[in-house]
Amino acid sequence: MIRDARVLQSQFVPDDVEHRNAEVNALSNTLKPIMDGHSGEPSLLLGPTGAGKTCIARFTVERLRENVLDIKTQYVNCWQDYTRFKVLYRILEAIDRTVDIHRRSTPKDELLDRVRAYDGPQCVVILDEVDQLQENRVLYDLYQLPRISMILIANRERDLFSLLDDRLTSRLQTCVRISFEKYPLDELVAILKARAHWGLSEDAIGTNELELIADAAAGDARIAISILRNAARLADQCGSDRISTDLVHDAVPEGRDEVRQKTIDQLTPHQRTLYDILNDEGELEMGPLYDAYLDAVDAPKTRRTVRNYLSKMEHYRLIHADGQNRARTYRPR
DNA sequence: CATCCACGGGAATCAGCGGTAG
DNA sequence: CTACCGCTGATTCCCGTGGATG
Repeated sequence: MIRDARVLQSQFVPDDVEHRNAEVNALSNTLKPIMDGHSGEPSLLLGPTGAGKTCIARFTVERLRENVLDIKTQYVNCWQDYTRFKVLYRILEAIDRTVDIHRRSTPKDELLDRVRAYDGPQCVVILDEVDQLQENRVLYDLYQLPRISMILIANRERDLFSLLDDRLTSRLQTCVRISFEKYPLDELVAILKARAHWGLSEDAIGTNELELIADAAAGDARIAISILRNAARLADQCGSDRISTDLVHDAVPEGRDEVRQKTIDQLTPHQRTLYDILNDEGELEMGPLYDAYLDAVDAPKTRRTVRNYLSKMEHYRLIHADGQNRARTYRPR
């Protein structure tokens, strides 16, 4: 039933993209100077999750590679690599300048110096989920380096700009913005059809079922593909060579929760305890939350460590924090 | 206004791991 | 094989900051 599982991964970049030509062209234009050996204009891709921002960025960069002989590219997901160190390190990876770099022994600005000193071919860096960056200074560091082109990806413009200081805001204010909307139903169906065509055996799923998936995904291609993948897996398990309507229904909840569940599963027992407390109690301040935590575990970590956990879980969008300093409260999402 | 106290950055410390000299 | 070294990620210690509280 499953012919090519890679195609059913949402991060798979297809050879051809459906319905996003305007966005591809706009992004290509910002990168055009690279063909003449200059750096591209910085661009900012905005839109809800699953609207194709990451996919289009990778696709466009990939196409650029086909046209430019010598070019370096790097994709950085700031959700995972959210410190300045990691972002710079990933860029050095792309331009082969990582030798001898160690967190302790390397002075902080050694990394930036190396990126600055780089004089090889143009390098395109995709910074996905930039609003998750903890140290936005790195954007300032990278801005207008002659051999680095940046493609920034974020959900909402104000999430991004709220983190930035004035000088960076005014600089990025002028960069090219490309907005992505949620996929309408028919486009989502077309995307699913293409994935099913390449990833599944012939006639494994009908148009009705694809529409059902697209509808449940509510414009989010990532969820849609996740549901399709789950449905295919379920069909495989029960030895069926066709994905029925019932199977789709079964696959919807899993597909929707998959991303969240994956991050919850990654939590350590202590983190999980905090997460459960918030889910049971609702909104809490640090005091009561820490008390509940003390009651719930054997060898409690310190308050400072708990703060680290909480900020990490907020980072992963598992919980929500409002207010600052003493007024801060935590609540489940 | 004085005091309180959580926040979060940074340095120090700890614990586990892999490599290696003896 | 063992002792030791260097590295890393996790945790803790320290502390300046700033809103809340009375």
